[in-house]
Amino acid sequence: MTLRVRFAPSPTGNLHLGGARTALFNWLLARRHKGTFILRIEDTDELRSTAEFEDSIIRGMTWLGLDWDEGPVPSGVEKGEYGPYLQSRRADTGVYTPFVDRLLAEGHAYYCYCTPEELEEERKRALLEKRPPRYNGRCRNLTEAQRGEFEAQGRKPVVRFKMPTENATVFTDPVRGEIRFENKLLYDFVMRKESGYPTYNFACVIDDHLMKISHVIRGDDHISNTAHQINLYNALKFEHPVFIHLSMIHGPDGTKLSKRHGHTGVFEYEAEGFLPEAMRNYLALLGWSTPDSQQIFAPGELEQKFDIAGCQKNPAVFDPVKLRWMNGEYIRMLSREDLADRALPFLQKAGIATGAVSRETLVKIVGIEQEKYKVLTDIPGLLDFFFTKEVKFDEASVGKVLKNPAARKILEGICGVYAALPDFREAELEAAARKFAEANGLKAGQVFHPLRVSVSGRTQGPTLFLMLEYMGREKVVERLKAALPLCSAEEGEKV
RNA sequence: GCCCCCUUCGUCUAUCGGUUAGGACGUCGGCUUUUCAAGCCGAAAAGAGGAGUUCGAUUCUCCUAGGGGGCGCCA
Repeated sequence: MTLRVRFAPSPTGNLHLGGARTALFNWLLARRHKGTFILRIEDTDELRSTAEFEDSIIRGMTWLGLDWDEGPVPSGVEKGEYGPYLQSRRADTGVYTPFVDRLLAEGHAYYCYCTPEELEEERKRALLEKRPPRYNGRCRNLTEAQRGEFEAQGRKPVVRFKMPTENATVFTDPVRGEIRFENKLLYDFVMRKESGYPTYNFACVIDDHLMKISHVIRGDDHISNTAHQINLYNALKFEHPVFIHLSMIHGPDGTKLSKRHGHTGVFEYEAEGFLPEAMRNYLALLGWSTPDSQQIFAPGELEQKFDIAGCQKNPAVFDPVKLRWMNGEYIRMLSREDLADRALPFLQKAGIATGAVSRETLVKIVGIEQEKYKVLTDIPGLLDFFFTKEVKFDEASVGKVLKNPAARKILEGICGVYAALPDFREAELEAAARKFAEANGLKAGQVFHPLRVSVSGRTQGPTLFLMLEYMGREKVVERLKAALPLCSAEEGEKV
């Protein structure tokens, strides 16, 4: 038997972290076992589903690199032999009808004429009386006459599944072990809405069966649905897949991750400059680990090492600080060329005129601060002075370094040295600066610091002489001259 | 209210009856250093509580507490 798994989001929102993690675990398991990963869109919520969200989910998964073997593709044409992969389209083409009819005919389902208002009222009353607020089965045994009466009133029924009232529904979740629900505590759920559309619990079962899904990996908010669904499988005489429930991802406050905690979709992480491979690595470690707690995985390694046995049953708190650390690790592993390519859109978005330099130079400049980036959006702010016409001076840096009494003479001197330096390269630049310092009885740092502030506007930045080399003689000399007016008027005793 | 799930450093986690309870992020200290990072070295930091079972429990069982989820013509 080949392993077939699916990710089945409903397009009622963007792809969020929890969904992405569920998709990732499904994908990982499929890749690990050379199985099939299916994307199925569960858009049976006619009110809230939108094509935009469907698109957003597809884009999010594509960005994360979670490719699917069957399902909708951006071009609009599906791939796979078990389609359609949109439940609305499946409903429209009558996929679910024979199963509803069969269940009705075999006495496993019945028509219910209760209106939403009546049900809501009943729910409220139950809650008030501290009873379980679930459907009480009042339409279970309607007579023909009663049905006729409702029909005559023009009421349109839903179809409910008749749950067994005795015994228990028991299943084994590979990560949690045996889970048991007393059947009398479950209720007759709606299979088909008044509109004729299937509900989640129904469509999900039919589709998982028809698509030959072998393992259902989903959030543990579905555990009670699983109990309902297993009874449906039993009534239909279908074998049910293995159910694996992942714990939720929580925010720092311990509740389910949501908009309240900041980001609503993975696209925001993309926009912030996280790398998809870092995202995958981090998400994989939220609820899964290897026996040696490995943190960073080489390309392809996650797909080799992932296994259900390593999955955790307790919820995990999402830690943006660790994510940033991990992203930094991945950025450091990038080749300079790759890094420059990924940085480019972020530089452009920040309004930096990258066109002014060649790609070769861009690669060098972006690479000079590679170990400092945590996210790609850090890059523009750390490199802007390479590209601007004039230096934007940080006041504190000017005050601390350029206002030093000796600064003016030092800058004038080093400017002269650099203007005449034959090779404007890192090693030569440093040697010349050290020689200049020594000749004037200065400590190296006394020369280096004003130099740095003059050309970059601040005290912190890339390694000094490589920065000068990449900037080029013309710009450096020009900037040293331009910095002179900022220096204090008084002269130092020396120089 | 009822049902289900969960409980090891602040956080992610290892351990599958016997360990100085290990690793990672973060924090703190040191080294390195032209700045900031990065890197390296080191430190502090954990088995929710209570009963059992056992020669021995973080590990198995039960109870309590705490947290989460579900109880929709939402998924």
